[in-house]
Amino acid sequence: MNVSTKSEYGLRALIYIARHSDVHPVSAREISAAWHVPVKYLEQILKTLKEAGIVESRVGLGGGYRLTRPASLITAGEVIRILDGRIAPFSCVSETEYVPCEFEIDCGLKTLWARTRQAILSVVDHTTIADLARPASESAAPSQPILLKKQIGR
Amino acid sequence: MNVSTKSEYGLRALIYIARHSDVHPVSAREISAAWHVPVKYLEQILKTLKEAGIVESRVGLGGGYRLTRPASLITAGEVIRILDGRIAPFSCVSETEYVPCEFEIDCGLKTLWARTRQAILSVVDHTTIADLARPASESAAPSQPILLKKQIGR
DNA sequence: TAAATTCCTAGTAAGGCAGTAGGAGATGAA
DNA sequence: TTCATCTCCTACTGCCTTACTAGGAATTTA
Ligand code: FES
Ligand code: FES
Repeated sequence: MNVSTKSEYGLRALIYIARHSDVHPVSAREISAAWHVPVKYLEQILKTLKEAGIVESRVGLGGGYRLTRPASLITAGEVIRILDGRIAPFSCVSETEYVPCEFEIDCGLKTLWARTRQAILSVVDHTTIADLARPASESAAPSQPILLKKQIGR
Repeated sequence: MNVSTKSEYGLRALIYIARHSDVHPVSAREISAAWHVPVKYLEQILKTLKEAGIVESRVGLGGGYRLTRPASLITAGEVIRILDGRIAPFSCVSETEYVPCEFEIDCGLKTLWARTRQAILSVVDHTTIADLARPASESAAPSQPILLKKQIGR
C-alpha cells in the first residue's frame, strides 16, 4: 500500500498548474523550483500526463503546460492510475488491469480486496484537482460528488 | 497501491488454520499443498506471524500452527500491517510509521492521503479472519463492527 | 542568434519482492 | 532407538521497480 513519488509529484504539478496558469503556461522549471522536485524527472512525468491528455504543452521560450480541462474535471484517481498504474490492491479485482486468480472459488480474500478497492475509489475518484488546489485552510474536501457515465474502473 | 504475496499467503494460511485446526494443529506443508504456496516461503511468513503473536506453534511430528485468539478477533488490517508494513498510502498520514513531509503547509495532498487511509482502514480493520474463513457463498461481509479500545493506527 | 523550453532516449544505483537453499533441533510413532 | 515429520534459523539470489541522472534534439520567442 503505497503511492509513488510519480503520483505525488504529478498531483503537485497539476495543483500548481491549476493555481498559476491563468496568464501564461507554467514551465517544468517553475514547478520544480516551487516544490523542490528534480526538473528532469518532472519533465518525464508531465510528458506522461500530456500523452494521457491531462495537460497540453507549448515548447520554446515562454512555453510550458496548461490543463486541457477545468481542474474540477480531473480526478486524483485518474492521475494516480496514469502514473502509478492499478489502484486496486490486487489484480483479481481490478477493472483496468484484471488478471484472474488461481483460487477464485472459495477464496474469501477476493471480497476483501474488492471492498478495499471500492473504499479507495470512493475517495480518489471523487476528489478533483480543483479540490486539491484550494488552500489547505479551506479543507480539501470534494465539492460535490462527480457524476461519471460509467464508474471509472478499478 | 498493492498488497504483497506475503499478506496474501499469510491471510490464506490463517483462513486455512481457522478452518482446520480444531482437531490438531495445521502444518505449513498442509497449507502449502492446499493453496499451492512454496513451503519454505510459507514457513517464513508463519514465523513472522508467530513472532507477532497471531499464531502459536508446536514443533515435531504432528506439530503445526494454531491461532492464539479466536479468528473473530484477528483483523485483516493487523495481518497486513505485520507482513506488509504501513497501510497508509503515504508516510505523512501514517500513525504507525509517521514521517513528516517537507510541504505540510498548504500541501493539499495530505488530506487526500488521510481520507484514503481512513477508507482503507474502515475495511481492513473491520474484517476478521472469521469473516474471511466463511465459505464464499455466504458472502464475506464483516459480521458486525469490531469495538477497539483505541482505533488501531494508520 | 541566444535563451528558454519541451521532447526523446538511455542509463543506473539502490532497494524490495519473491522466493530458494540448507540445515539444526524437537517430537511422536514404530 | 530410530526415523519421518515438524518448526526454527540464517543466508543467499535473481528479478523488477523506483527514482532518479545524463545528454542532447527540436521548437519557439525576444
Ligand atoms: S485473491 Fe484473487 S480470487 Fe482470491
Ligand atoms: S504529502 Fe505529506 S504533507 Fe503533503
